[in-house]
Amino acid sequence: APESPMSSSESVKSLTELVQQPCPAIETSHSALSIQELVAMSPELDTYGITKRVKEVLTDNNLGKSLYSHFLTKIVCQRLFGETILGLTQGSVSDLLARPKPWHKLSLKGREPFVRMQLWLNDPNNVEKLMDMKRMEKKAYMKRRHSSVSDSQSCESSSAGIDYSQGASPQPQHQLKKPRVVLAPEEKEALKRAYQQKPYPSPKTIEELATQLNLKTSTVINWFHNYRSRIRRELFIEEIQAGSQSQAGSSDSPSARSSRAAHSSEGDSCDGVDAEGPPDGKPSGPEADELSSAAAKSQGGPAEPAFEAGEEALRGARPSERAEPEGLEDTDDEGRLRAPRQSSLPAPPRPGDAPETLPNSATEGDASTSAASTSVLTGESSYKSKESSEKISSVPSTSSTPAAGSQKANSLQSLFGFSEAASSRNTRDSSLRKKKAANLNNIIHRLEKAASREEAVEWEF
DNA sequence: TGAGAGTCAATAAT
DNA sequence: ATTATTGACTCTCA
Repeated sequence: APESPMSSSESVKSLTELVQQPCPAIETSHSALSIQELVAMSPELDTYGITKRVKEVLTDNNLGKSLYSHFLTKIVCQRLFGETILGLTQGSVSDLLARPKPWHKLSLKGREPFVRMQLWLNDPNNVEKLMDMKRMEKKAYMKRRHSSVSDSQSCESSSAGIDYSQGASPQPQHQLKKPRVVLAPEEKEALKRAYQQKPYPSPKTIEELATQLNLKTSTVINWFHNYRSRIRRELFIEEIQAGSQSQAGSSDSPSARSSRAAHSSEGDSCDGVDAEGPPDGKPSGPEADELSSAAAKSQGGPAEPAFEAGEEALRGARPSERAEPEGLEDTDDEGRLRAPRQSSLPAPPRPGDAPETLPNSATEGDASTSAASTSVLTGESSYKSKESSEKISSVPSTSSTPAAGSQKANSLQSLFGFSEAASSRNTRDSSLRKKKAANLNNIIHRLEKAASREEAVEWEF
């Protein structure tokens, strides 16, 4: 059943498209392509799919749920991955993996991490490399700890009273270390309300909000910036998921719209959001208008939109003030926040876990991986074979000398060329299957050997 | 100036 | 111990 014959044609298609990619800058100089170059000529990547696969590999390592999953579990943490592979901090990586933006919405810069991820996924030794890093880190850590322990022995007693023990750096940090603002829930609520009223508040409104909430103006400004862009992203992922879902051809495809990500728990509603038109200016779109006007209307005194917005937002936030819903209108506003969520959601479209339907390269991973391990253990770059079947060669050929080009070709292929593998795979080859299985056993055997020989470090059972 | 995109980094939450 | 969240920064761009 889990066969998808069409996928092969899919990938073939993408392959051909790929091939036709014009290849901009390929100059004959030595070094490999900079990522930027790669990014520049990268075909469209499935960011969502990429993050999904990365997460898989990072956690339980999908190398076939079977056999060696025993000892290959929880290979690496995203921190390490992020820092070494992507050059990003843990938080950024977490965010990126959880809420990837669609390729076409990404800037060149923003695409970079995804290209890196794709490259990494295509790297046969990816996991091993990471584990190596981890090992090294651990070693370093141990060392450090050792030395510090011995130190602390002597310091132990001296550290009574007040100690400036680590006079090294963090002494003069009285208050220069700004204590990071944390907005109270009520404050967030208020800001969200304000946002619903007016996603792009005027300086005046911002000023007002700041004053009334007793926040710095810059905080309010930042909050709006952040909220807007985060809301936008939320929409993206919804879009993606809706897309992948509807693709299955369920009956209610047309709706798609309603699925509010909404973790009902919080007031985190991004409700007003719909009134968004990022690419095309005109924030004053119909919907935005509708929102604000509606609010205004309900209030009665629609004179000053800005002022209004602030006022209203606050009113909600002030626990003490809770004047309350005499006005049905008011209720309406409130209701908008939580009512719909509950009632209209028979089928909870959880944003988190995606019903998967990733078009290409589902199986691809395991194929390449097995090949990979082989090469690793054998010491030969076996994945050449994969490469040799290159039909894509036309891409790199563009103008470069063969030698210089080959490097680039490599990276290009690793980036773009995952389709051949796919196509060959789908050919229901039971024989191939068996071969693979045999190979796997072999690999496992060797891995175990290798593992026992080495410090048993990384194999967390 | 101000918007959006990417990130960082402190700190919350698991 | 990791991962998730989020206010603030840094860059571009217009």
